[in-house]
Amino acid sequence: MDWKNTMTRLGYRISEPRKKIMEVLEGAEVALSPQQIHQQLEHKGFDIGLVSVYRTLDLLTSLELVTVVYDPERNPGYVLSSTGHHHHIICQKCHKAMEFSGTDDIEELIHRVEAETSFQVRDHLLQLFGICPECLNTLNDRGDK
Amino acid sequence: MDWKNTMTRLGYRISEPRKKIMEVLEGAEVALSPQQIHQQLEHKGFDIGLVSVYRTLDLLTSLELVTVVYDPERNPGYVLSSTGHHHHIICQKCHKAMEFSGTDDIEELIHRVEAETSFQVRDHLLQLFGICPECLNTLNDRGDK
DNA sequence: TTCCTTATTGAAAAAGTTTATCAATAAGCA
DNA sequence: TGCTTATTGATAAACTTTTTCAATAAGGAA
Repeated sequence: MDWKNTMTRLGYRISEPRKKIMEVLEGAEVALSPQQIHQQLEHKGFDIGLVSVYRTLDLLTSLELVTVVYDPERNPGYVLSSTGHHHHIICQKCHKAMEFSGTDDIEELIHRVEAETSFQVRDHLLQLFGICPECLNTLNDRGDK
Repeated sequence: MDWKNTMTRLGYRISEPRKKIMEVLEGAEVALSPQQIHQQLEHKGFDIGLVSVYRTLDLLTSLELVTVVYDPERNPGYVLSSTGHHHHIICQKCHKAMEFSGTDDIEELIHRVEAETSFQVRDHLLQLFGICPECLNTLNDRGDK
């Protein structure tokens, strides 16, 4: 419900397409590509242009309401960003994306790298990849590695 | 010189296009997109198909001889990966990419996240963004922020 | 509520990126 | 030097993203 306040406060309108797209993102635990979002909207009977999906995602990303997730085997995906930290762990099997906290841990690393490289660090991208608990279970059941 | 050994050992051939592409990567301190690499080759008078650039980069990446770098404002870029760690810090001004060491630091974080999320972590993507020393200088000279 | 302004959308097209196919070429071993 | 086959280049297709602009609708003002 909060994204509406944010957008209104900044002078953006709460349009029907934007609402629908946010609903999809809110219902997803996987990072979705623009195409995937568009398809889900179609299935639900909402005829929203793919172009609007792109535009809306760009806007939401710039407002930090959603976060881009990079999955080497897929197209860039978009997930809702909850407040504060913006790190995700992504399942390599089912591609589920889950947030984890951990800004503190990186501070130390950042300071060290700043000392080492003389860069002034302003942002960072941290993602973990692995197998989620559910997929671990199905793997074990089947005896796969 | 070492990438040749690696490729030969694995049964890949050292072709002219591959040599030229590696030369470009070795001479770059910025992460380059396939298109940029292709253009540099053209300027140098080497008529290598863009398709081959894609194929070669895919191969080099799979062999971990080069690393993909994500820059939110650009297309994915490719940089030579030196041995061991594969993390980069990227200048938001000139887009220079520099490696930094730091696999150890993340171990702790990974263990914590594994405990928190029950994921089995298998890989990670860590990149820092900031301003490189050279760009910091020019910024200071100009009095920009 | 109704009207008005203008941000937002949709459609169509263009631009750009990546992948697939296959005959021609050349790398590297015998 | 010749042979085998991985690799390349050209072409085309598939796919993704951006641009443009008239039509629509969000939301403040009356």
